[in-house]
Amino acid sequence: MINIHQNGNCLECDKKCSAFKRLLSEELNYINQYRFHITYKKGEVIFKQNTPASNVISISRGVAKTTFEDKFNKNLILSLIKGPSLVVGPGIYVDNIYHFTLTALTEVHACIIDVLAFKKLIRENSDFAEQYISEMSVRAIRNYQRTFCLTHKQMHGRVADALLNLSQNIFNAPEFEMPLTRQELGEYTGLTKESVSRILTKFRDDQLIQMDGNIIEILNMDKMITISENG
DNA sequence: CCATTAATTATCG
DNA sequence: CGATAATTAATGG
Repeated sequence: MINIHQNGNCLECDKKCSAFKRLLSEELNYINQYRFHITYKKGEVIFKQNTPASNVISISRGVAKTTFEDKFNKNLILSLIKGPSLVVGPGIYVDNIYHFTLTALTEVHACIIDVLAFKKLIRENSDFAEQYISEMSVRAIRNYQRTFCLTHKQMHGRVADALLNLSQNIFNAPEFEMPLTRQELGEYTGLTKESVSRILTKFRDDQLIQMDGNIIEILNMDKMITISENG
């Protein structure tokens, strides 16, 4: 974690997440005083579960994951995030602790923003607050789908969901470079890495996907969606 | 249906 | 080259 910039300011920033677009010029100048821009390398932890939640993170570029970890080695990837996106730990309004770990999957450009400055803007600008609530709501709805996926679907459906989410919500393309290892795909789908591996080669043999090294292309989107829906 | 185990192969640093 | 990741196959809850 090196490479601290002070170049530019929030007013001119064109990588703002949508909530910040609701801020007035003077509010942007205010928040500008309480932020650090930083570049994380692939694999670096941005913040860690069970540590004090003193900041919110505005990711301008890159892909990250949120993981819920127990004391041993059972990890669950809660969500994948693509910038621009504002990552706010729910703990800031509960117990001031981060309840998940945020990790860069690619190079991530982000601003670390003081949580007190963020809360002040929430109180003072209802437009900003509403946009933030709206973003939280989108995540809540996605969480319903994910909970359903992990509790009611079986292997093929879960892997299909993972691929569809990457394709539709993260990369907006049928072809993309897989940012997750097989282990991580397992942690995302609640399967073992061996099962993930086996399903992926079956998908390839069935002409559903093409795999070229780390590049994955969904060849038959309709069938993939059917598999997702049928569990 | 799917995890576990184990053995083998590929890839990374 | 040694370590780590991915694949494949066999077994059993």
